[in-house]
Amino acid sequence: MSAPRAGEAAKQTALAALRRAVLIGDMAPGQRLVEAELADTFGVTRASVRAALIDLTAEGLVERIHNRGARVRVVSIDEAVAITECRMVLEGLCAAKAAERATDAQIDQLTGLGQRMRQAVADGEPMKYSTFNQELHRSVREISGQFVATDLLTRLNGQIVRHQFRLALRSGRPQVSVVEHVAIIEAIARRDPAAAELAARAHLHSVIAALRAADEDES
Amino acid sequence: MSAPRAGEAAKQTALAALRRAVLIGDMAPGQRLVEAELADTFGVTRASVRAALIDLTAEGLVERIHNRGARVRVVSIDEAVAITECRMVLEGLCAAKAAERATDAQIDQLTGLGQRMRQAVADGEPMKYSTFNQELHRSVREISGQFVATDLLTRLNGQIVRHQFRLALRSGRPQVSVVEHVAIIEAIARRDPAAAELAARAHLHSVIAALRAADEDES
DNA sequence: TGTGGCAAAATTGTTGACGATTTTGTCGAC
DNA sequence: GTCGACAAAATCGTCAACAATTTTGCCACA
Repeated sequence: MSAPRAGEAAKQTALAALRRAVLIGDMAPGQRLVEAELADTFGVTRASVRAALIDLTAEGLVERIHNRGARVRVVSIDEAVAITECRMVLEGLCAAKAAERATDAQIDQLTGLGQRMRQAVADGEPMKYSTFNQELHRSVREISGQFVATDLLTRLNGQIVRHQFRLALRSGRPQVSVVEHVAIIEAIARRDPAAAELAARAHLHSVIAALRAADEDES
Repeated sequence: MSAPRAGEAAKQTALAALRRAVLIGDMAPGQRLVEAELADTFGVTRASVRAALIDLTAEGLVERIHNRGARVRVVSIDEAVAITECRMVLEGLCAAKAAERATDAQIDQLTGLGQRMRQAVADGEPMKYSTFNQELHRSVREISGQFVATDLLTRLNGQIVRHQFRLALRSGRPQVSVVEHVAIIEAIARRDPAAAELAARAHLHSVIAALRAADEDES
């Protein structure tokens, strides 16, 4: 049995492992996160886990109550909608800036991604489509060069990744979504900022509607 | 000499005091924030100061480097512009929602605030105008009921409060700004979400231009 | 059977000291 | 006088133990 690693690297290890566990869904929403337990699991000291939990709290992934420990934060549908409304305007901003700044090579890359998304939908592979989906959103943010907006979006995305995931698996949803994604890509390829922003906002507007609909169905 | 207060309340004290000091400008940008020194100043333990510094780092007000301590974060003009671009779309969102949700009483309140802003400009009182300015932005966010956007905006605002302050004191700036503010108020009073969003964005667009211009002049 | 309260266990929060790292100051060689 | 190396001081990061709090288990009692 190796002694728990400690210090600088240990905290980073714990943070990465915990973030991954929460995002992947290994930890159910609302589950208690006991410091000693996690320290044992990851092979680090309790102090490292504690620091990691504090960081994750700032990211909005976990919730800490005084003297009652940390638990995986649950985001209600209403919160998810509010978050997506913010994503809507921020991704609109990024899309517009991306349309202004994209190089030819970047446009080619986006177009190729669009093709693969269409293919994935045609083949009925929602998991693969979901991956391309996230890659597209990330690419647009990267091309936009809007670091502040990118930071905010990364944080917001983490909080609702579970909802997004559930959405991608709903039948019929990819068929709707892919059209909207292609519209964003084409607007950027045309280097039309206003159209790109509108397309991005229209897409996320559709996501909001889908979120609400999914909630109706499943509750 | 009283012993340093410790524990939960102490951390809150330190956090509030530190945040205030950074925002007010008591601590110059780039200034080193020595934990022991601050602990002594505020009459709390070093652990409390430490926790407060970690929180402020998450808020983007302070920068921490491993084994080198914390310093007041300096935001460059480029960063301030990027931040204001995000504010632009987020405040646009809030303005639109506010136009949808505002009660008659709230509209009256906004209108009154607009009057006082005009008065302050006419009287040549930039400090008073600046206060009303912040109050207006806060009111719109509150009326919008967009808690997520409000959180993001509060954080972003803290990071550039110094730049905003500098801007308010420039001659001629209030005269331009007050017109834009009144336009936002009137759009909300008309309950016209689209117009409110456009007015808010136009205002922050003007702020961005002024930021860049102020940088040109002063450098 | 259900309920209230008390004690034990589990869990988190805090402290003070110690170790590691960076910065500053000094001295001597060139 | 300038530069580099070395030592001393300052400062932050980490830990292990202790204190405070909450939760759980249990039993008497109505």
